[in-house]
Amino acid sequence: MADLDATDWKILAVLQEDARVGYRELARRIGMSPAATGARVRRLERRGVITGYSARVDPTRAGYPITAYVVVNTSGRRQSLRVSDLSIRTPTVLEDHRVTGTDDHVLRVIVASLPDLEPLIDELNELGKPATTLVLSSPKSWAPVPKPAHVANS
Amino acid sequence: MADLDATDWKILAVLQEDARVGYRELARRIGMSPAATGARVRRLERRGVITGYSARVDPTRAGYPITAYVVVNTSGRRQSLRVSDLSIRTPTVLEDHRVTGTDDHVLRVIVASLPDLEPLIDELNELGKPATTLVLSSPKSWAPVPKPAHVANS
DNA sequence: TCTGAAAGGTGATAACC
DNA sequence: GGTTATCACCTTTCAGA
Repeated sequence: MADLDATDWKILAVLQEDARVGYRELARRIGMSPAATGARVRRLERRGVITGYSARVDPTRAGYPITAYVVVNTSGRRQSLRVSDLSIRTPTVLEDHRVTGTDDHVLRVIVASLPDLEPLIDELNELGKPATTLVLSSPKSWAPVPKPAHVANS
Repeated sequence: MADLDATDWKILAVLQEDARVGYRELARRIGMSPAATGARVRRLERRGVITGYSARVDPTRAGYPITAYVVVNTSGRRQSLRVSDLSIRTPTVLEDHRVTGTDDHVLRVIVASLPDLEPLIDELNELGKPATTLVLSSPKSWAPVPKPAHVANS
């Protein structure tokens, strides 16, 4: 919610693809001076548009060949909050979203093997009705947040 | 699948939290020399454990306040492949996973407003039965791939 | 808000353990 | 694989527009 201009989106495009580029190179790619570029980046960080920088890790190559989505159907606010707590406490739960519909939580989980899912399912079973879906492959596993069409191209 | 040691996991922990740290600082945090640290990082990249570096962008602050999961129930390989193609072609579809169960695709989509979802749903309707779930909030929106328990702590 | 130049910090490499 | 030393280059800052 930030009124980003075309230059901001160029910076976001580059930094989402390669967060380790130097300011000199980043500045060259967006057609501005390094100093002004640095100031823009700091502004994007301060406004909370950029929340951090991460190495993208391939879970499979890091020893977690299995990704699963676990949806949970809880009955009431109390259990829902406990699902959130459990998600936050469990390192292999990489995401937890509260959603509309019959199920109220969607968890993305990575594990080294299927048996490793059991303890989590057992815990979730005490808070609601969990249902597990395994990821077979990911035609698109990641993409940058794109520039909206209504922002000029400059 | 790479047989990562405790030092590799320290590097992954730091780079997943802050991909822009310099080698000097990274080396200091893991207790090794900058040169050896750089060599480790390059090895992790070459082996495909680290697939890249990204700025983490908050979709809401970037103008996409709505995140949705769209599951698609297609009938057959042909349509499934066309869903993959559509996902890859559509910038606001950030992820597409083929999954087990009744539905065979799970898409994560961001949009500026609900009407912006319509064109995608329309296209998916020609390939299968889409069902949309909206994200209300994300108790855990991101987490690093964690060091497995069986790797020594060093 | 951007540019340009000075000063201190950083990344890649080589020689050696 | 690891370290230390080196040098060229890059990031940051600040004055000026």
